Amino acid sequence: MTNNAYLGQHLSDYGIKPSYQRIKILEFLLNNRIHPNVDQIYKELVSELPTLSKTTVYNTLNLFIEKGLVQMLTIEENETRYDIDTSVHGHFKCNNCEEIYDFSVSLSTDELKDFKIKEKYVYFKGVCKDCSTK
Amino acid sequence: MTNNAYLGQHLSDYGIKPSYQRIKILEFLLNNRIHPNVDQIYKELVSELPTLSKTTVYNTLNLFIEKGLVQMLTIEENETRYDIDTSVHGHFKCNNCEEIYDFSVSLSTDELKDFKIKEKYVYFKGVCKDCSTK
DNA sequence: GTATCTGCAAAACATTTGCAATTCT
DNA sequence: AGAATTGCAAATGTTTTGCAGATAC
Repeated sequence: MTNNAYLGQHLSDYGIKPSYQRIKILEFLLNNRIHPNVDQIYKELVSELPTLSKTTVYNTLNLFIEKGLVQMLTIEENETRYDIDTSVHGHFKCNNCEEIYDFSVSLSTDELKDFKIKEKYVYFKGVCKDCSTK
Repeated sequence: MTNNAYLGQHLSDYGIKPSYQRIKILEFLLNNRIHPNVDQIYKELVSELPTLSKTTVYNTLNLFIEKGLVQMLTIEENETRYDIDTSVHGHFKCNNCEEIYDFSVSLSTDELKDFKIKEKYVYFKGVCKDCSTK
């Protein structure tokens, strides 16, 4: 299903030249909807691509963002997370288990009439259902 | 109006022992609603408090956050901004002039029923009214 | 063969930490 | 004096940059 030909085509559709590293990073993002940080992506892929460097992961993610393939989440102060789902939706971060949950959100604002809104981010923090009931 | 006695009382109300540096930082935040970063606060105050260090600015802001006197904004990837207004409201960042505007927001979510939501952040990015019409 | 991509090492920043000096009561 | 606060210098951690070697078309 997520074979290399399909993934390569997906990259091309966004104006990104497919490379082995880029395909593997895209594949990871599609198969692991965990809003990963760079370290998680790197650690997971380096066993399969032993020569992979973090620089390449950074380069690739910055390219993906620039081309609109992923969105950058700044829900944490100290590190960036990445989301392959570029639709407008909320992110809830559990301060206990650190997990990030997606949720749909409807926003209304009449104040920004003459502003050109290009990106919308909604971040909630607290304690998730699992952690509250334990 | 924002005299030292008043500011000191304000800090005490939040369980923070007033010191000269803390009062000056609070005063700056109250008089400059610009969602400043650490550098802006430091640079503005160092002329008045020549021995001030950035460490103290960091220490003070972390204390203010811990005590609920200010909220931390992660609207930018590379630096933290601080808001003396702790009410839930949206922040719009103009990608052109870099200014951050406040706006009120109404959020509806039925998905997070059993989640304990403690903090809510709404960040929009784009081009502000001033920059669009120029 | 020329462009692009990759990855190492170093640099660049923002933020935190250890600790000694200072300040406050 | 004793406890808290300040501030310097060094450490930490994330992300970027310079550049040389590898890869692709």
